[in-house]
Amino acid sequence: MPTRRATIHDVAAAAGVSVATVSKAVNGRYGVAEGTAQRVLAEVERLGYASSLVASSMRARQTGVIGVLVPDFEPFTAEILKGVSAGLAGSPYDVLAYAGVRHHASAGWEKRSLQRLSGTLIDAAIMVTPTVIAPSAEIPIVAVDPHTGHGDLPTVESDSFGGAVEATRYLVELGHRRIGFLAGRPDLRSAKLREAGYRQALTDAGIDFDPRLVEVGRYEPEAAGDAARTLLGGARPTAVFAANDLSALAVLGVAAELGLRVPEDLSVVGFDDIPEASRRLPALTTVRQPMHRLGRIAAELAMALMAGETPAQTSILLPTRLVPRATTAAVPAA
Amino acid sequence: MPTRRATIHDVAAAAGVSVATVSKAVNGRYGVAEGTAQRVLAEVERLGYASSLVASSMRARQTGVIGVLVPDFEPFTAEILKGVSAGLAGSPYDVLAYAGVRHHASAGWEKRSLQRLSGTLIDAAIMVTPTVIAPSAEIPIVAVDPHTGHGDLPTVESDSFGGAVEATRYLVELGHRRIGFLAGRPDLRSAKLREAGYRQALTDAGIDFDPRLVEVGRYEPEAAGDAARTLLGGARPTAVFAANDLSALAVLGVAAELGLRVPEDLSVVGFDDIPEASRRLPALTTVRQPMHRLGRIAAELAMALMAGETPAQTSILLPTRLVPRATTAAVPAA
DNA sequence: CTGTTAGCGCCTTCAC
DNA sequence: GTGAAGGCGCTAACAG
Repeated sequence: MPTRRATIHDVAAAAGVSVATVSKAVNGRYGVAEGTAQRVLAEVERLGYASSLVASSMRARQTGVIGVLVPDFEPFTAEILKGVSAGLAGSPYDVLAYAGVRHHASAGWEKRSLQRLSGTLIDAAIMVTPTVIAPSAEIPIVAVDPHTGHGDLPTVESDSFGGAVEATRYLVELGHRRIGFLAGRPDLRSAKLREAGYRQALTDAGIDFDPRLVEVGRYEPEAAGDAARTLLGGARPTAVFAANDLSALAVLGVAAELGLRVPEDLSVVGFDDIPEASRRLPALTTVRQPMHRLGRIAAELAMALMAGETPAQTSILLPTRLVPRATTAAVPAA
Repeated sequence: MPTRRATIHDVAAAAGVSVATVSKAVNGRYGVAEGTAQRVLAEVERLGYASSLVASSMRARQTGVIGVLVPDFEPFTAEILKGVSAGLAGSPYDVLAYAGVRHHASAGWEKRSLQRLSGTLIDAAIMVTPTVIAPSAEIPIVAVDPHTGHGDLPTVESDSFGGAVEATRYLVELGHRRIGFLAGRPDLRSAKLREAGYRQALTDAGIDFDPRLVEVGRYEPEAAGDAARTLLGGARPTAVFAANDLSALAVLGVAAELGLRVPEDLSVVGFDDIPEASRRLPALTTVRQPMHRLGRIAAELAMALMAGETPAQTSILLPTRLVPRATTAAVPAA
């Protein structure tokens, strides 16, 4: 029992032919005698040979692998990944997801990751929440929920502005007037749009914007917790709209610390609808972002691009939907 | 603006040195003059160069990348992936997840995937729900929830037997006597253990095992639906324990088709606690498998193995826990 | 300290 | 129909 993995040489030696012949037989190229091919394939089976993705990608133009580049595997990206996988079902493509954890703190992780894999390991790339993008002409690239204005890149994202308007309006309809906002990272597109939607809904309702009701949580659990403490510390709002679910969960944590009952004393709305939002008790009211569809459509877009098509729609905006659950209620009687 | 990605040659030419020097400078090897290194690094920055993972992995022994091989990206594997990512946080390892979608129907997908990546693209592999395993001596391998008896492979899995006993006993305590079982794939270890747990709990309760109350759903939504139809068609049970959540969701779908109310007419319990289980209404009562921890511990085990340690514990069994939700109730008065 | 040499495993010409 | 040779981008030895 060989402990080393079989290479094309092993197969060639076992079948008594040259490596070139093995390569042709395996890839079904023209110019190999029927009998020879049979013999080679039998050895391939026996030795458990499969061409090294690494080696073949250095020579071959195509690998049949689509890359999904993410900053990290967390709830949001995991949902996208499931969608991509579903979109590729039945296609001849494998999926390779790469999280450049080592550098994802530094800006430009996506450029590094892309550069590392792009040497033809993958035939196309789907980048999730990229911040800066150098459109490489090498392979098709699709951006999902880009953090900056999507340059010329085909993009799939959901309606942050509309979702934020809907969430805020819902709180207004519940009678809330003092509605806090826990903002995301000021440099991110989605964060800015959600804040804009919040302000728009306030304006629509004739409520003056109060800067003291806005704190920045940067989409990070810890920073969000600090921001929430500030927000809930003084003359606190009766409701908080958080720019994403992770931040909303932080708000709930702080509320518990402070002995505030949710939703009796405080209503909370998030954004994304990550699995953790519905799993906890009370379940989080949030704006559902169709993460699964985001991934699926990105996969379809990538396949179209690879096929050389030029889709009319290369900038796709998917609708969001408010999912009322248990963390929101009418404003307590004053 | 160069449209082609920069290679080490481009950097070398730009900096006026040889490719070897660039390689050394980039990798911080000993033996490069300070000034030269500075100049090279400046060019690296300017050209946006990053070494090709593909090319370097062909020469170098280590890549700093841990591979997670999954049959597909679905709820279970996505949770594992999040756990692995968490376990690797702060470590110097990147994560590469690979779904051999093209062949995951065929047995031995894991062998193929491993063979393809193992040419040193990854320093260690975590295989999720592998069926057959050829222990390669090349890199450390950890199995998560293996489908067959774990050979000599380091393994992390959860207590299928105990969880099944607990789930069934819970139904018994609710007064159910006619408890159906929707089985998984007969060839899989976890499936067998769950069935064994079901039967054990029946025996403990002094309830005779009735083969007519058992159908095989193979863990596939469609097959599970058919099995559920059979199960609920004739003299139906008052409760069904499904071998995993996907199957349980199929049971709920069929129950709805048949106009059965859950939990009033029928109680349903699943296994896994995938996000979809708690997201739906009524929320599914299920046995929670600590998927996140499964992944995290697998990552830690892999790192220990890579460090050359030989962990005392290489076969780890994590406890499961029943999560009562809204799909179970006391047996309806007859 | 720096450049040259020799492959890693595979696929693609191009002779034979 | 088959094999030998070259090279993808990179790094580890060894020379200079």
